[in-house]
Amino acid sequence: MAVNKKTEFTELDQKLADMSKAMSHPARIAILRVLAERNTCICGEIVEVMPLAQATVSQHLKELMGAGLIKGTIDGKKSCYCINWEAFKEFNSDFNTLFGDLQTASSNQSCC
Amino acid sequence: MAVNKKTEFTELDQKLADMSKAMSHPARIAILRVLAERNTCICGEIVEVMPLAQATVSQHLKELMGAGLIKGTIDGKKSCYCINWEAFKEFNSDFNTLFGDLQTASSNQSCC
DNA sequence: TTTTATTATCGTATATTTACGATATATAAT
DNA sequence: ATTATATATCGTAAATATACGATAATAAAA
Repeated sequence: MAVNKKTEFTELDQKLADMSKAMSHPARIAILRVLAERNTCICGEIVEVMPLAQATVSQHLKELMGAGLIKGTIDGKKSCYCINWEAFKEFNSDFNTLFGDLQTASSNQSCC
Repeated sequence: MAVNKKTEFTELDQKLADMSKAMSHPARIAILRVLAERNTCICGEIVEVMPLAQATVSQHLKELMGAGLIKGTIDGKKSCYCINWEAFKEFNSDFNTLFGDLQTASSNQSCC
């Protein structure tokens, strides 16, 4: 049991699900807000603002990296993260396409 | 350890995260597509189309219900599900607002 | 070179998710 | 009334996610 069946769905739906998963924790959305607010990329400043331990923030950053939503470079003693706008816009567009698909597929009326 | 810290974030970010979580499995996105495709609400037909057991599909439907993205009524022997368009449009709009917030907060340029 | 500061990773505990078979429940059909 | 069908729920196993302290790794500062 508990075998992974995710690969049995379309590439697009897997991609949408992966992006959604990256956004499925409020800490990660908050991190994106912090990254967007400051044009200069910070890192340790995120930890200060978050109600989470440094290790946990690092783990969330890693997930956002894995999904491609942020980029990072190690810059001396500090490391620098920022939003990957290309990936982000693609995500936004894929999502709006999904909404569009769903709405045009149906008559946009609920039957129950 | 592993205490739930999700409530320490803003209501909006929690809401966005919850909606994202509902969309974070390709099976659930596929279910939404099926529901949108057929104007008449089905249920067992979903199971036929999915590479998952009936119990698992039922579980995914419950999650979509919990997030408010779909509505359901028990209609005799069968039960009837359909997309909750009001909630869905709100989700779409909240998401686009987030994208907008992030983009206007920054100069929309990555520094790394 | 030693110390200090920043961040990543490891180990670990706990919580949650995913998946299914078995079973309960409830209606329709016979 | 009995049988068949549809769906939800229970129990459970395995996988993932969340969270943190401790520690490693790395570079700047002293």
